Amino acid sequence: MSDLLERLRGRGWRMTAQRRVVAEVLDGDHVHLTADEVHARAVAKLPEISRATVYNTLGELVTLGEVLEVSTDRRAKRYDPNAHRPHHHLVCAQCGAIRDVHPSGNPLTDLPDSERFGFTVSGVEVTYRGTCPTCAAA
Amino acid sequence: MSDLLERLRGRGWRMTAQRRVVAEVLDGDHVHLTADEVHARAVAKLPEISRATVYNTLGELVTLGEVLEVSTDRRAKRYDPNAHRPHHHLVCAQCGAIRDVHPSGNPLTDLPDSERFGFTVSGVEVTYRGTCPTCAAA
DNA sequence: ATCCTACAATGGACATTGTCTAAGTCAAGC
DNA sequence: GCTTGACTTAGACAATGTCCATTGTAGGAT
Repeated sequence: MSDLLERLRGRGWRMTAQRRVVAEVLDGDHVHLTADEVHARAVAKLPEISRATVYNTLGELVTLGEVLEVSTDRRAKRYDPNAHRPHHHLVCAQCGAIRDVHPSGNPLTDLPDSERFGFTVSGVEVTYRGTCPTCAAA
Repeated sequence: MSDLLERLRGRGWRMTAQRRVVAEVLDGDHVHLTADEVHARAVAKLPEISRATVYNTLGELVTLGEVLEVSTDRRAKRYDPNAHRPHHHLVCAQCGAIRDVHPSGNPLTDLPDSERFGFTVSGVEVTYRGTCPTCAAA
């Protein structure tokens, strides 16, 4: 993720302690934090960071294409730093655990013209739902 | 949708004016109303219906499997009465218009075992994103 | 190194969406 | 036509997210 900071700086992003902390919190694989979780972890590193700043920064990272918004449940949006490797999500219906998955095939090609209603289709999100091993054992 | 009312009555659902109105509002194809929109249309037919009742009734219809919850944007949940014909959604990124679509192929079979992480996968939601003809023309 | 200034952060009010509760109301069976 | 338990209501509350006026500061200019 450290290259993220470099990329952003190269795009003229003004670097602040708050932004750095938010970017650090988002580092990793299978990371899907809500804005509030990001805020909580950011506060641990930088106690005076405000909620608004976390929301603003997350929004900017999404706009810049460095982070994806995911809403697997219908509560808070989650933020996925793995934006450069297209993937979909597998969600446990019971505990909410999320894994990144890479299906074979391309769902875009599965949508015939007759089902496009004149739309220009540019993307697709796929969410698989099921039960994770831990919840299945319990 | 009138058979819906019959089905529900057969399941021991107590029939009230409020529930009837909510069911009527949800009738149709390509209907994807938010709870508030349902409430607004219900009020037009039955002015004293309360917000809580609309939420309760929608929740019950979802539990009974007669209506699906859809969250295509990250704002309010939408309610799709077309629960008995499996389908996915195509959403305009600009105006939010939603169409029901029926892709060929089954995305479930596109998820290899190696990408299931031990989960028991039971379902999948697909959301196509693009631009509708109206917005493309503007 | 210091100053300037535009951009960023802050905190708190506000908005939206959804849930809960206590009290009143009514559908359906007797 | 009663009774009863399920349904409805209004409004308080909760969770998530947005906005705005003020204060602070990163980074270029001097």
